[in-house]
Amino acid sequence: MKVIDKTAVAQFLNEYLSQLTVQDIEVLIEIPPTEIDYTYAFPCFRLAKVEKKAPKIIAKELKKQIKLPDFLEDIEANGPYLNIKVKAKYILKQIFELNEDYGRLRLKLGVSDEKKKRIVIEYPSPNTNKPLHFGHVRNMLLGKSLSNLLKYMGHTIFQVNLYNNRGIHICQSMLAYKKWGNNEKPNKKGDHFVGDYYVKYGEKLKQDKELEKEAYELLRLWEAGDKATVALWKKMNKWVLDGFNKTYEKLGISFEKEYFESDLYLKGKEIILDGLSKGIFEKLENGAIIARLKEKYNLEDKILVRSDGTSIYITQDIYLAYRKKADFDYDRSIYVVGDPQIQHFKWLFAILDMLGFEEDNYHLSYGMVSLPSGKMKSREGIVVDADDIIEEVESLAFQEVEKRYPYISSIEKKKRAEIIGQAALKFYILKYNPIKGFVFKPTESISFEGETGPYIQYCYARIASIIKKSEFEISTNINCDLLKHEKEKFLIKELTYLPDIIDLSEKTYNIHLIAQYLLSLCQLFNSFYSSCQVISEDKELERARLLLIKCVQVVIKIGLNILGIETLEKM
RNA sequence: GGACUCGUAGCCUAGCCUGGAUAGGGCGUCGGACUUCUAAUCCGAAAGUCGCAGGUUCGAAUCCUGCCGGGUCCGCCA
Repeated sequence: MKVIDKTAVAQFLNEYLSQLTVQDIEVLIEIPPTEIDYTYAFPCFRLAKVEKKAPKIIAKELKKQIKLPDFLEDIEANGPYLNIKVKAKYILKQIFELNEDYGRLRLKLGVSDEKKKRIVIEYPSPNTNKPLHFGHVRNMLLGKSLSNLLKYMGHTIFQVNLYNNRGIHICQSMLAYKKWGNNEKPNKKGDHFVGDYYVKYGEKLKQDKELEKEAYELLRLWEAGDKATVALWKKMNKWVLDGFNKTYEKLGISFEKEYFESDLYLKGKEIILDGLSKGIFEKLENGAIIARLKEKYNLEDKILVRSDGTSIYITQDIYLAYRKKADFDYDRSIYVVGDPQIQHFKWLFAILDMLGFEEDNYHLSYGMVSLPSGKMKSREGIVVDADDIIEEVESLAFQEVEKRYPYISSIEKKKRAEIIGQAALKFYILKYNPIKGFVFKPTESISFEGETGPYIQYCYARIASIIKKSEFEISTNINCDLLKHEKEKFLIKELTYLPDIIDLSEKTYNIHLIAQYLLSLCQLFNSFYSSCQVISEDKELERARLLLIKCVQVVIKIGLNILGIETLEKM
């Protein structure tokens, strides 16, 4: 099967534009505005400079010169643009036959020369003293969908999690439980139970500043390996992790490996000392070890070991980088961590570089989630809780399902509500550019109408319903010329772009491109739906339209799969 | 003081990497469309100095510089 995509078009044009490389052409190729019934456009401005001719003339000459290959239907010179139309038959056939592989057709058809990588993705790396909140949800959905995308594109993915399970904040929850917990077992999800004591600590601290000292004393005991303290720490950590695991399961997340700060926080010092002995780092007069980063990296200098000989947080991340390399022999290591830690990762990568650890590290940062009232504050309990929001959105979805289908079984209602609710939540988060901050407005944020997950699912279900109703088997043996309605042409055109979108998304880690693409596609589908009847007296037309909508369905499925959203046959 | 980032209709947002055809959507507002494949839908209308000012360019929301405004970071905390 011949691959038909932007690259194929660029390769074809290259036969006539030998002064440019295929890659140059591919970068130049753009998508014409909606109302122009051509698949791709090649703007001739750049060429005009070299050729010293008007772009219009160049377009015209190209049009004259080019002999249409089998996969192209037409080309036109439209002002300074050379517009190119791919044959619908090829697009639809390609989608129908490749099915779920359509988004990775180059990989599937073995024409990609790109080397596939082993990639470690670390997320969401929570603290183990409180439940996950909306910020973690953003993190988890980004990490998960990026993993899905990279896996889809043939990379080997290792998802890992680093638990920040020690330190003063952990001891604060422990202290509050010790004082006011009456040794009780959790009467709710473990992470929530422990989180309540973290909030309690915050409350009590306002009246009694001595608590701070007591928490530090507990930390000292923990570090000294005091039996009772360590036992309490283990017990409470387990509660929290049990709670987290339920949330992960709910969101479909699992990890190849979980790292614990308690196992790592003392490590890394050897690496630093080794670096010191090699003259990579410097020892200050007071004994602290420092990395000089100003000149080479334009960063502030960073202390790596304190004057008292103890390690800094960053040393464990240095150690962990080596550890991950040993564990997974990765080609690339991605950290999904919020933008407040940009500086931390600049330091980390610079220091690793100094050490000669020349690996491909990448910090995928994203904007923080805040509330209309400002930042979320875990210690004051001012947060949007992850479990709560999941439950709320599913319960809202349940009401919507019930409103429409009061007669179906409650098990079926619940199943649909779960899938639809999660789609609403996931899509709501993933449709935005991750770089931007996110203000969560509880009352108006989660919707099922407009640019939402359910909107996409709805298209899928509508298509399923038509396919079920039609008496025909779907086949590529149709007359594509019958698909000449404006809405059909728009739809076919949009279907062409999925592989390009996925490539770009893979290259830039911009998952939202996929969500945005699905919205465009579904808007076109719904518009088509309202003006074109599929089931028809005209059987040839019905068969043609059936293939078209099947292809839309295939593409929706690919996109939603990457976003971690399920589809429904009925909704 | 230094570094990063965002600024697009009342609100939210895509497009910015790689400059190119009339700046796309959604929410909300107003007006229409369900005896026809699912109205979680569709069609139409009003709503924009793309923060401001320069520059580069045949061409700037997009690139560069400066400024203004929001957010973040700059610890021998994690």
